[in-house]
Amino acid sequence: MPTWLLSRANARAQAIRVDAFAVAGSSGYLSRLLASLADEGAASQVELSRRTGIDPSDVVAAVNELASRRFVTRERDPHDARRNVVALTRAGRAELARLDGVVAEIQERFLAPLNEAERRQLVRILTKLGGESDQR
Amino acid sequence: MPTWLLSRANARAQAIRVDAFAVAGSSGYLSRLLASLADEGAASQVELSRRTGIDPSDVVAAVNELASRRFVTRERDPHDARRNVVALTRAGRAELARLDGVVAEIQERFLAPLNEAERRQLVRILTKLGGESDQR
DNA sequence: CCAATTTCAGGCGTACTGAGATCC
DNA sequence: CGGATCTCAGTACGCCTGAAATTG
Repeated sequence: MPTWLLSRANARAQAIRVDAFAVAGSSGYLSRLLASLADEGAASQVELSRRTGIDPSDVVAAVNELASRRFVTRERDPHDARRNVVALTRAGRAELARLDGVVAEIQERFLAPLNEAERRQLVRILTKLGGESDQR
Repeated sequence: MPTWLLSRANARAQAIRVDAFAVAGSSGYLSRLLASLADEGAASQVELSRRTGIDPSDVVAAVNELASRRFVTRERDPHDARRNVVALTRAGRAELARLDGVVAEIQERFLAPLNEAERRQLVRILTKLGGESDQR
């Protein structure tokens, strides 16, 4: 199986994603971070990196963006001054709710060619394939 | 299904691919172009773009690279001076044979977590998903 | 005139590396 | 001291846009 099959599918996904997020004034990184904060609570940046698979150095820029839009707060961890504690604001929660619709639309557009059984298979297989996420 | 599952799997594939191709002194674009030339013969750049799904403007740089290494020749099409005819050289054929091993290794490393049935499912599903390839 | 092809300059998103500063 | 965390600068790849030049 040619690996570029994956690239192609991913390219299509990215085209749809970038397009939809651009209209919504957001991005995949921002959406993933907001979702993680909502689902699993406030966390340090390294923890967010572990949860989302986003590289720690990229978390910096994304949190900058989120903080400048008041979607999250970033404060020194009183228990460990090396860490920042990133937490959702109310506006962040609202933004996430808004993005949920965008994400659903993206997925529907992307998965349109597949029936239910195929979608389940895809999720199962991709989970196996993306598994490790062993960052540096 | 979260679309970033695809991103993650693709990221892992790309990591493996970039690594293996770096060792071999090549890249995905170069390999795909060489394979297309071997499988379907010499062609114009626009035709190569159509075959491989690589953007025409990126084909330019990739063919530059291939030509500078003497893996392909690039000549004016006598029947249509707008077109370049890109053709494999003997060295290009040898390079492709060398890269075949690299590609096989990449695929094996990437697909390692999957059994045979899953690999077939994946190919089928990705083919459906990557389908269109409707460039600009 | 319009259309097709090649070429260039540049941008975006995702992902990573290497290094420095700070703190435990 | 070693180790963890954050930050920044820079690299790379894949994909794309816009525009110019040439030719049909």
